[in-house]
Amino acid sequence: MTNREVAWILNVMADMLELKNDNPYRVKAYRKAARTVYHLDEDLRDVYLRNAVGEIPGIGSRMRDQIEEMLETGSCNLFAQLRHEVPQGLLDMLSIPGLGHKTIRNLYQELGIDNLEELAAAAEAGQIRTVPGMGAKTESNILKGIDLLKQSREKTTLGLAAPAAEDFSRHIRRAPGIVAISPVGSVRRGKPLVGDIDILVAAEDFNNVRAQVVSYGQVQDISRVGIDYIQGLLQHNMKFEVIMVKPEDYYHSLTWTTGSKEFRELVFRGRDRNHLQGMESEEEVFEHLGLQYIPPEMRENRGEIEKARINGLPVLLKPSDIIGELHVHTDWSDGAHNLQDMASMAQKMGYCFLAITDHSQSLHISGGLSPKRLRDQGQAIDELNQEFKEFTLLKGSEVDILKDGNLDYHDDILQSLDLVIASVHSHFKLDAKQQTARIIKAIENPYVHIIGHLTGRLLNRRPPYELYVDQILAAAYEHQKVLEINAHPDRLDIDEDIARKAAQMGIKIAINSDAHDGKGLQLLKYGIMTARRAWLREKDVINTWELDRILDYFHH
DNA sequence: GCCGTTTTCGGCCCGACTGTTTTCAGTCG
Repeated sequence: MTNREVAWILNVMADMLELKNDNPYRVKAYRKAARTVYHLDEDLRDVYLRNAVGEIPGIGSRMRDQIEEMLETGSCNLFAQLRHEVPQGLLDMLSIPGLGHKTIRNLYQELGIDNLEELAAAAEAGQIRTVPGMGAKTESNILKGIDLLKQSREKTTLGLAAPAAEDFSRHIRRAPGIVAISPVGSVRRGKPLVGDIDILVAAEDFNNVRAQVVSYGQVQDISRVGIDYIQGLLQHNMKFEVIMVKPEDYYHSLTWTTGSKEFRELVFRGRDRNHLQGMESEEEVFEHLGLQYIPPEMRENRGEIEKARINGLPVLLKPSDIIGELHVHTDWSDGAHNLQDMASMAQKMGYCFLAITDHSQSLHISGGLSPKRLRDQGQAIDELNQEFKEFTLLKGSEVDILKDGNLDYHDDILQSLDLVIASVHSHFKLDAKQQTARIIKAIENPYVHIIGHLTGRLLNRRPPYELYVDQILAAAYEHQKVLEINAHPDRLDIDEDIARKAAQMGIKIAINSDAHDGKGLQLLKYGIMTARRAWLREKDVINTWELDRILDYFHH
């Protein structure tokens, strides 16, 4: 059992206990243990072998016994017992925004509703409003929530789909006679939401490939098998298709299957793909198509084909251009790891600098720093910096933009920092005019350097807030403020459209992982893909600049 | 459930919004 799987079970146990109206602090203990296990650097199995599971903070003797039971048997007694007592449908209902454990238990007791279908039917029939404390508004929110849930089941975030595609590819590659393999489709193009995972395989003998695909442990279902393809379902409801071609057909098929559909139809229009057999690379395919090589992230028919005809594509930002990172959290607020850990992880990534930007005081729930703690943290950073060679930790803050557009620290505190990211974490439902004015006020503050996750969207969970983006871009340009591409795969905010527009105006972009633990730094790659989808070049992105130049830009 | 130790019991980040009420419970971040 992996750490993730243990964490998942602990979380489900917390949900089930909560639905049973168990002691809220017991529930909290399970959630905390889940979070700790999830962020743990070491494999739990190794901790277990050292007999040290009970030494993990937040894990006492009872939690330890259950985790050890999971590692030994794949489950635990309490989990099995709760599964028996709490219908799965109640857990499904928890993912509807606005429905918590109390409401769900109430609906279960009053109306006997224990799954989403019954819930939807009851809402449509106007039965929900007969329950005390619930009205027409709740009914319509439930229907909206179920709709959103259905939509989110259609597509998976890139952060889940891309690693799944890579793991699956690694498994298939082990079959004998595989000549080449690659994830293709929207995963390869770096789209934030992925409908299905496509994998292209080149081999002489397709039988081996088929057998290898079917043997993969994550495959839940095989829905169709053709001469040269297999379709089915992976865990987490992810659809997949494995496409098999002969080795001589690999590279033109790579271009074909990477898409997008519109792109490929235009590029291959009037072409016989048989004439493209035997190529040695995708570059060669493009050459034969009479085009400059177009990177996968650009293949959306948004002007790239025309540019490629005249050899006029921009040179896109590459992962290796990135030399530092400007937005991470530590255990001073809601991060899992301490300053040293985050610094050494950044050094391992080859970075020259890392900005520590914990939450500000208003964000109580996330352990926001009081002015004093912020000062103390600054001192700790100064001390650490003494030890580093050719690496610098920056003193920063992700400061809350308050409802009225004021910031959560006084200007003199902000002024003392190397870097200030201003972000919205509350009052998501202001109207567009108020929300825009609020953010523009933050942009106008001379001590703010970057605006974090501008639109606040959470993919598959929450739409962006109402905003007049053009007005904000104009203000950001006027005040020379940097916009963040938040690289967390649940956000990817700002999106490629806003980023492209911003860069065209001359607004600089920071790609930030918003990491809450060491591993989180690696999520930057999704932000880089978004930047490439936005046609950003090295010079548009400040993570590629020398530190002096960045600080100069901030404090000009 | 966990934790600490002047307490092995009694605490355990909390403030704001939403929808339902007419003073508040539930949810969320």
